[in-house]
Formats: sequence, C-alpha cells, structure tokens
Amino acid sequence: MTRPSYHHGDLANALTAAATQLAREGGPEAVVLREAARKVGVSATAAYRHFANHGDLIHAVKEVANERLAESLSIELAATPVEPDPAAEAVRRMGALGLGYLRFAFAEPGLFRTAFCSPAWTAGAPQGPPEGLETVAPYRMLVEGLDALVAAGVMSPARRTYAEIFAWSTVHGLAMLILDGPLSGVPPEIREQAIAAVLDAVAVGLTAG
Amino acid sequence: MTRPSYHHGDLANALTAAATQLAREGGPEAVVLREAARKVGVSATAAYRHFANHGDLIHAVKEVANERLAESLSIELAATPVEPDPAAEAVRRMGALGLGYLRFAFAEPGLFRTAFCSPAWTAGAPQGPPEGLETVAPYRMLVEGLDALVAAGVMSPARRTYAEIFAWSTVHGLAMLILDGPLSGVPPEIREQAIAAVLDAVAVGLTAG
DNA sequence: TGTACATCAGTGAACGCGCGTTCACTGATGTAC
DNA sequence: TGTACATCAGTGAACGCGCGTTCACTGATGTAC
Repeated sequence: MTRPSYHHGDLANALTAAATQLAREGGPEAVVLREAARKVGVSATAAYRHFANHGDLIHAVKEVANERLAESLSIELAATPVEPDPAAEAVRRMGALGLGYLRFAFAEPGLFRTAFCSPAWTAGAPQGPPEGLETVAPYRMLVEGLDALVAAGVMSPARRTYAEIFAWSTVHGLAMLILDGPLSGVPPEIREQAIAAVLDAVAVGLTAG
Repeated sequence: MTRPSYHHGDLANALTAAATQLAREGGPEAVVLREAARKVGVSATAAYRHFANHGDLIHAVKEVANERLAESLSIELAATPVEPDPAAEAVRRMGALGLGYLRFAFAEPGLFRTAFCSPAWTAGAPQGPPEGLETVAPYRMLVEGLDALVAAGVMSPARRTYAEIFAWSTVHGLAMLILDGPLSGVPPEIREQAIAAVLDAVAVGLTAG
C-alpha cells in the first residue's frame, strides 16, 4: 500500500476523496485534515502544498457534495417517464427535483450537511470571484424547472418571483428537520408519506390559482 | 461583583442565563461550560453540581431558546388585529406564526440555531421520559393554527394530514438557507419580499382547492 | 438554646486530548546550457 | 548526452490551544438531640 514514488502525483485529489469519505461518515465536523492525510498515507504537512488550510479542504468537499446532489437530482429526473403533455411534464420534473433532493439528504446525510454547512467551516478558504448561485448546478436545475412550469402555462408569471426560494426552502427545511432536528424520530414509513404530502403541497402552492 | 456568600444560591439558573447569552452570540458551539462559569464568577467545577455535563448545559439553553421562540410567535400573533371573520382570522394567525418564526430566526440567530441544533450537541444530557413534539410550545401553536384553518372551513380535512410538516419545513428551510446557507448574501430588503412571497405560497398550498 | 455532625455547594490544581499549523529539512524532478 | 542547479513536493518533530472533566479538598448550611 506504499506509493511507488516519493511524490504522490495526485495528492490534491486523493486528499479531497479521503476528506469526502470523512464527510460522508460524519458531516463537516468529521473532516479533519490530519485524518485525511493519514488515510492517504502522507504527512499532515503535505496537505499544505495543495490546500491553504483546513477550511480550504472542507470547501473542496463542499463542492464535491454539491456535484453529488446534482447527480441525485438528475437520477430522479430520469427515473420516471417523460410526460407527453408539457404541463404534466413540467410538474413531473419539479416533483422529481424535490424527491431527488430529499433522497440525497437521507441517503447521504453527511454529504448533504457538508454541502450546506455554515461558512464558518470553510473560513480561510481562498475565494476567487464571488460566484453567484447561478453557478451551482442544483440551483440551475431548479430555475429551469420553474421556468418550464411558466412556459407550460401551469404557473402564473406573477407567482414565478421567489418561487425558487419557496420550493427550495420547503424541501431543505424538511430535510433539516428530519436529519438534525425535532423530526428525527419519525419512522421511515411515515417519513415517506410526509415527503409525498409536502411535495404535493409545494406543487399546489406553485401552480394553484 | 463578588457574591455575598460562599454559596451562590441560584447557580443553576445563573449558569443557564450565562450560557444562553453565549448561545445568543455564537450559537451552540459558543456554549462553553468554562466560559459560562467564568461569567458567573464561579469555578468550572461548580457547574457539575448542577449539570451532568456539557451537553446537559446546552440542553438547558435549548429549552430556553424554544421558550423564546414561542414568545416570538405570541408577539406576532398579537401584532395584527383579530379578524372578525373566522376564516380570515385563521389565515391571519398562520401568517403571523410564520412571520414570528422567521423574525425570531433573524433577530436571534444564535438562539435559533441552538433551538434546532443537532442532538450531538446535547449528548450526555440525562433525558427523562421521551417527551414528544406535543410538549414543545411552538409546535402546539402550529397544530392549533392548522386546526383552526380546518374548523373555519378554509382548509380541507384531506389536506390537514402532514400540514404541520409542510408549513414548518418551509419556514424552517427559509431560515436555514438565509442564516447559514447559500442565501446568506440576500440583502434584507429582498429578504423581506421573499418572506412575504414564501408565506403567501404556504397559505396557498394549505388552503387551495 | 447549644452543639455534633452529615450533607451540600463550592475551590484550585491537574490531566489528557487531538487538533491545526509552523519550522527547518530532504528527496525527487525538470530544465538550461 | 551530461551535468548544475532551481524548484517542487514531500517529511518529522514540535508548539500552543482551550476545552471537558476528575480529584481531593474546604467552607457553609441545616438538622437531631
């Protein structure tokens, strides 16, 4: 298990992968730089050749987590057949996005919590240009879904404003209340019913009137 | 500022108050037992006469935070005049509850985050009987609000199921996304508009059809 | 009304923990001539 | 094709931090007789 050369060759990626595994098992607080280095078989100091500091490493994991979330959304989008009717199709897609979001949260709680961890955890990470929300894949998918709702005539343009925030808030809140919060005791069966009911209510809130 | 006697007399409450102030300023991670003792002017060891451990102290703060949240809901309920029409009144109350929840989250982010902190923070706290959600004041207020909606005939009984979870998830998610999450950059003015739009969408989701 | 004594509520020193980070260093790589 | 040398990517020891918690203790309180 020793590496062939003194130089690792791909240490940045290896550390990110190890740190991602830590996050998967215990959320952002489990991402410890020394442990990631240990897993890769390298001294802790070596990490500083590739990451500015601890927060920078967490930031890298956070980006990976967002990619995984986007994948989960895509998978759920593809899991149900396309509806011939544009209106029904737009509604189907929104439901799939919500379901993909929640499936990810419950299947990968550690990564989910890391994707949305407080900025305190990534403090010190050197930030480039202040990239907006539009660069985050899951958010773009949500925007497209809502636009399709309007294009299909199933949501009034007046309701379009802040619709991202409404839809996102609901699924995010549900995930948080169940993962970390006072709804953590809800058994899986009830949880599934609640998810269906909540997603339905969101659809109503977006399209009614 | 020295206490009159060797015995403090009310140390448990004093420590809880000091710890609550710490939480107010920095959330659950700022609740450090030694610091709370320091603020009260007592040795760290003394805290162990009144709290089983660190998690127990945080648990006490968590309960205080929930009381403050309930107060915020009550204040907002009383902030707008009662509607004569029962249907309008029930809708008004739901809006006030949502607003009170969000006002509290933004006015007291540290306490809000403590009220909903992960069980990991309160680990070790000796738990009595597993008290259900019904014992938590804010939750009871939500249940009453939804029941009133049905009683006033403005929400169909079919929609009543899991309505708590839908309404709660939405306001909770909005608070989290803005406090800790990717919506933290939203300026206060836009935030207020978003709050109004989201609360409106929830009302639609609850009552439409 | 005194007094002995159990109990309660504090004290202060100390420990271990494991982290992030820095330091001076050495082995490996690649490029100019 | 060799060789000198700058640069890059690692090493290992060490530091400081501040926490939660334990220990043996002492001062204050209250109760039985």
